[in-house]
Amino acid sequence: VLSSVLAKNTSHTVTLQGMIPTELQQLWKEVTSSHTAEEAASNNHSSLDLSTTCVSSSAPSKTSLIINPHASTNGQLSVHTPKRESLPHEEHSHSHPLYGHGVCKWPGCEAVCEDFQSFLKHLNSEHALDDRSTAQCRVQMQVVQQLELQLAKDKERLQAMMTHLHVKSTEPKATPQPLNLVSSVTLSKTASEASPQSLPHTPTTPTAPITPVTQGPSVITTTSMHNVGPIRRRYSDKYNVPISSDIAQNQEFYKNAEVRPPFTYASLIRQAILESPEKQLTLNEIYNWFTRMFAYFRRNAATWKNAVRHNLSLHKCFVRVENVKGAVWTVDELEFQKRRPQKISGNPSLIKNIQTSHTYCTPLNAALQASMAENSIPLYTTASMGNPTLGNLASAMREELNGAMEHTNSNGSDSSPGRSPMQAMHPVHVKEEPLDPDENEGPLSLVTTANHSPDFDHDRDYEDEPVNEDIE
DNA sequence: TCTGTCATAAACATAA
DNA sequence: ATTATGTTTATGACAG
Repeated sequence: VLSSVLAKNTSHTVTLQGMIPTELQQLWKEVTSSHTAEEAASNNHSSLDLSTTCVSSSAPSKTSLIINPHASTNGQLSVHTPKRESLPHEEHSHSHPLYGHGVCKWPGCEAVCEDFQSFLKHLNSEHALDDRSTAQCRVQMQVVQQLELQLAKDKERLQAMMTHLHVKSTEPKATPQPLNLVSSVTLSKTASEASPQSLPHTPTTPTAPITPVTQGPSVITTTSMHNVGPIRRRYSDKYNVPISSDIAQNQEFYKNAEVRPPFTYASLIRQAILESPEKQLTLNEIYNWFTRMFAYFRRNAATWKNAVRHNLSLHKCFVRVENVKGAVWTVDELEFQKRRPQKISGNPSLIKNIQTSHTYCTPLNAALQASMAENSIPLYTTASMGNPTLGNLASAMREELNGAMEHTNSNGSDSSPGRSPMQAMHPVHVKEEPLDPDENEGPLSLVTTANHSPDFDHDRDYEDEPVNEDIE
C-alpha cells in the first residue's frame, strides 16, 4: 500500500489499522526494500508521513498510521525510509535529517558516528523498526501536532491582537488560514473521518493528542488535576549530569511555561553562578537569573527567594565572598560534587510501567498535563504551552522517552554521564500546591483559552510582591 | 525503619 | 521603621 501510494505520488490518505508491530515491521521492510517507493520518494520528494497522535497503552495492535505523501509540505513529521537514506549514490547520500556534525540526531540518541557509513550502520542497528522506535516516532508525531496546534493558536492570537490594535498585518501569513495550519488543526478530524476507528476518544486507538496518551491509570484524573503543581522530582544532580544542557536546550520552554524546572535549588543556584562571566553573583543577581530563566519563578517570590537564601546558607558548596560592592556568592565545585551521590537503580514502578509503549511518554505528559491543567486547558482540544515551548518540550519529551527506553534496555542500571538528564527517566512526583489561575493572565501567560475552574482558586500568598519586577 | 536530601516555612540577626 | 540579606531551626515528603 505504501509503495503504491508513494509511487503514484497521490494525495491519498491511507490508514493502516489493526496492525500489530510485527505486521508493521514486515510492511516496513517491504516498503524500504521497494525500488518503487524509493524512486518515488526520491523523484517526487515525497516522504512517508506517519501521522498518529496517541500511543496506545495496551493495544499496540490498534496502531494507526496515516500515510500522506504530501504531508512533508505541511511541515509535518516526515519519516524517511532507511533504505532510501542508505543509498550511496543518492545526491543526498551524505546529508541526512538524522545525521549531522558526526552525531546521530535520532531523538535522544546523539551517538557519535565517525562517518556517514557508520551512521547508516548505527541507524539500521540501533533505530530499526521495533517497539521502541515506533514509540519514539509516535511521540515525535505528537510533538509536531502540538506544535502545529500551538502555532495555529498563536497566529490566531496575533491576528486578533493586530485587529484589536488596528494594525495592518505586514505578514500575510499571519492570518489564521495558512495551509499548514488548517491541515494541522484538522489533522485529527481528517484522520477521524477517514477512519472512524481512530477517533481520539476511542479508548483503544492511538489517535488522541498528546495528553491522553496513557490509558487505564491515566495521569489526568479528577484528583490529579488538583495535583498539578510543580514536579518536584529532581534528576540533574542525581545523575551527575550537567543541568546546563537541559536548561539551554529547554530554555525557551522554561522561560515561558510555568513548569517547575526539575532541578534542585542548589543545582539552579550553581548554574546561575557558573553562567556568570566571573562565576560569582550577588543574591539579587541570582534572583534575577531565576526569574529570567524560569517562568515558574516569577511567582511565589517570597517562597523561592527564601529557599534560595536558605540554600546558599545551608550548602557548603556556596561560598560567600566579600566584595568591594558587597558580597557575592561563588561555587565550591569540590564541595558541590561531594554531596552524596544518588544514583538511579531499577525503579520497580518504572520497570513495571514501561512494559507498554504508552508509558514511554507518561512522565513528560505529566509535566505537560500539569501545565495544561494549570491553565485549565481542555486537554484534548488544545495545546497549552507557550509559543516557543513545545519545541523544547519536544526534545524533553523525546529524551524522556529515550530515558524510558534506556531503562528498558539496560534494566534501569544505566545512567551514563553526559546524557541529557531528561533521558534518565524517573517517576514524576507531583506535589499539590496552591495554584492561581489568575496568574496565567500575566504578560507571560501561556493561556489563550483558559477556563478557570473554581477549584484552582486557592491561596494567593505568592502575590506578596510584584512578580515581574525582575523580568528583563 | 533509618537516614539523607530536599522544599518549605519561619524566627531571628544584621546592615543599609 | 523598613527592607534586603544571611543564618538557623523545624517539619514533612520522598527515596534509597
